[in-house]
Amino acid sequence: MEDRASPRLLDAERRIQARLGDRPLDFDSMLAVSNIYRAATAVRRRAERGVLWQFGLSWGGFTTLWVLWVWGEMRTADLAEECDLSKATLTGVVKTLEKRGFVERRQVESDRRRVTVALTDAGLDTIEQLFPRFNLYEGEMVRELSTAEKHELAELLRRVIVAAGQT
Amino acid sequence: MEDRASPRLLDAERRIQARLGDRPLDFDSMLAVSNIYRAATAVRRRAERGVLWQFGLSWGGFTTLWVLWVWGEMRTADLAEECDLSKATLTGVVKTLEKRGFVERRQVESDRRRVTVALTDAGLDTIEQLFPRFNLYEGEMVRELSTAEKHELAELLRRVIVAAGQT
DNA sequence: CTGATTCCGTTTGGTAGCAAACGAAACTGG
DNA sequence: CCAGTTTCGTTTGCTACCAAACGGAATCAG
Repeated sequence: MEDRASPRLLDAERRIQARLGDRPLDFDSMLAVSNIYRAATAVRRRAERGVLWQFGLSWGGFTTLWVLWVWGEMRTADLAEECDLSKATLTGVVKTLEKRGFVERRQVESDRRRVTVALTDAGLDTIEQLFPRFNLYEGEMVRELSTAEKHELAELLRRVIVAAGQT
Repeated sequence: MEDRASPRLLDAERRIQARLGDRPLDFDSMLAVSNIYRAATAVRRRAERGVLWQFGLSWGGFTTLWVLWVWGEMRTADLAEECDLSKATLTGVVKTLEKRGFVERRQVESDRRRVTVALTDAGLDTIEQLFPRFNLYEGEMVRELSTAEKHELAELLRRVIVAAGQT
């Protein structure tokens, strides 16, 4: 039998409850949500300090390259949406990727407000080398989970994403 | 039976596999990891645009206030660790919180290199009003999960945190 | 003592992230 | 046509985040 609630956590729960007095505390939800955030931070840091660092890429930069690789040349707005970034942020990320020579901007002839972003040859080369390694890292980070548990985790999170996404 | 793999996902998987050729693809791990990150972003955004915005706080600012509330006055280094931030980042966050009047820095007499951070009365007041509301938000974000599922989610994530945390 | 080392928090220099404002371009109703 | 509106991506101004370098303070070796 595993130690599911560490003394530390119990202590924290007691302290919070003490601060709250009679007011209710939804500890289960608190723990689930805070672990989501902690896990995301841990996963991102590990990737950035490992594979991504070797290629001079941030998490956001990698995501952008990956999306372009899978879906091909895209309009800025769609790319932002797919990368889960604001368009303002994407402008900056693309600027950095341009500096590194991984992507290029292209004016759309038919509508001069629009711009598309596409991988350069160097960018294509990079993501093709990088992704398999990144995927190995992903595997390592969930190595303690069985296949069924990975599915379960992904599914539970999917439901959180939907619930949290509804403004 | 539920639709576990949307056509969109299958399409993405096919596209990735096409790009990879014969090289292996660990799709289950990929999905689990990317959902962790997506969920964290969604959860953070919802909280920042809802409760936290009303109190002029970022996620990091809230976390810092919360830790100080639960554990009391702390040394900078310990606070950074507990908030899962680098000490450099914490310097900035504390600076912002100071500007807002929520915390104060205190010189340690016995060791003048050290500094502790503590809640001000305004900070205490704020976190006592804020936390119960924040906790309600947390509940909403995992409202689609049963209690058992929340435990399951927290536990699966805990294992990811440990695995990813090992350099 | 004292010179070297270690320990602390801050500073520096960089990327990432957002909302809101902006300017140019395209569209629309009259 | 053309004035008003909508639709783009970018800019602006801010906070957050990190690693590495820094400088003062404590500690340790001799």
